[in-house]
Amino acid sequence: MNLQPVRGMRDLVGQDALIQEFIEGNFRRIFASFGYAPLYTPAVENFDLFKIKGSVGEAIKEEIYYFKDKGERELALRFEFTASLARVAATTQLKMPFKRYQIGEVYRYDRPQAKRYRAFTQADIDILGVGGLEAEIEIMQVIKSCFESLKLKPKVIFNSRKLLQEVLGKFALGKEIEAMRILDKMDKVEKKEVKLMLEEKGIDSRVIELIEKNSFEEIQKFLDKETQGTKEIKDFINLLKENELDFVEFDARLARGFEYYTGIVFEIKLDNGPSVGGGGRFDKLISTYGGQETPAVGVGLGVSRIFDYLKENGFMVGNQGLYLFGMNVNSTKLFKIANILRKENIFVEIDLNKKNLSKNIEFAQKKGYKFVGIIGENELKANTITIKNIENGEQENISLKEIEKIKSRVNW
RNA sequence: GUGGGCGUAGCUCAACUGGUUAGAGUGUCGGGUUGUGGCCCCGAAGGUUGAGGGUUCAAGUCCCUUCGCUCACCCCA
Repeated sequence: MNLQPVRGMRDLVGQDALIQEFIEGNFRRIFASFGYAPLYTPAVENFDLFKIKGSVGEAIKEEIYYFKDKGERELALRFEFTASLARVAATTQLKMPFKRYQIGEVYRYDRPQAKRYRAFTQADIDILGVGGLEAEIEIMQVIKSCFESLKLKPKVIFNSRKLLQEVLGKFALGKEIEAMRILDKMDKVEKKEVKLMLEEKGIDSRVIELIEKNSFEEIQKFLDKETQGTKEIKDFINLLKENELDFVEFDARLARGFEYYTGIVFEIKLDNGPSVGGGGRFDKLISTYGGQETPAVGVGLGVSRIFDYLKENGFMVGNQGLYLFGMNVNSTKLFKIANILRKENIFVEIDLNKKNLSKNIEFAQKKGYKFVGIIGENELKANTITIKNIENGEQENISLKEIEKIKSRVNW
């Protein structure tokens, strides 16, 4: 029997699971604090939902989990959340602006590599019904909060699909998207090869000279007048400055894969690693599913990528609360004391194995607890608990009536 | 999907050119000490060497298939 997880998928055990939950928990809390509400959609969708998206069409079958069920229905596992959101938006009356978040696993039939999985967690937020750049700005603020909560400093690079269309249209009329894809490789492949690839497609390769300068000023000079794209970038840059979002920078080379983007697009990076998230504006997508034309902006945060980054940097999640054990004490007494503390919202795990004191402290320490509670005969008599900080060895004896004092010691 | 590298206890690795019951460290479990730990001492469990087939007197070691990991391409979080 094959007991390995399915190709490209993984179990998260112990500390790994805690880290994953830590990230998700932080994000959930932050999303809610900005007024985003949760949305749940099934992991399985009709294949048509994904086929609709842009010119990729049937070809997307190669990159996703596609299958037929016993009723010969063509189905697919979601490979992102946006299509499902668009389905909901197109088929239900939503109060606008509608802001939702969704955290869950998505699936892609890629060939696995480090940091590339077939099942990975993504955390998405989207704003429907806001046409102005305020939506993009709020998304940047959420991104900032999310990464700050993990003590990480992201870089966000952005561009405008409108601007790209305008610029590329002058070099590759009708082939803008192909040109974008190729230009996207500029930091990976040698210039000569990029040039060759462009020429193969019949695209004027002089576009490289302009894009590689990566300068908004140069692009403005090139276009020689204000356009929708240049205005969008200018306005966005101003708003970023006003709102002190200095981790967000223009990058002329950024294109992004999905074809449904219509305005600002952006990507999130940590150091020099792979992208840990990205998104943009997609004002036309909902109407392609038969809904009203609805402006929309969103971001997908790559929880699994962020997870890997934290792990590589030795991140650990401690165990909140208290590990409680007794010394020759009746277990029922322990259960009772634990329940009193839990009623006060203190997390309490108790020793179910009646281990001895040193083994218990060792256990708590290995499990990542910072505090242990000790109940011995002395404590029982005095109706107290001994709380020990196992990081610095300090301990004190506190009356069980002084709940607030216990709380203040244990919550950190 | 194309092309390389790799799979030995939970983890990190060892086992000369194929040669006895596949070892170690760490971790896990149990015990000793014990109203104060991460040290120490004793003991145990844990591997059909990823799986299946083949060559051979003999395979962890060679060959084929398959599963998984990994690197590049593709694509992307």
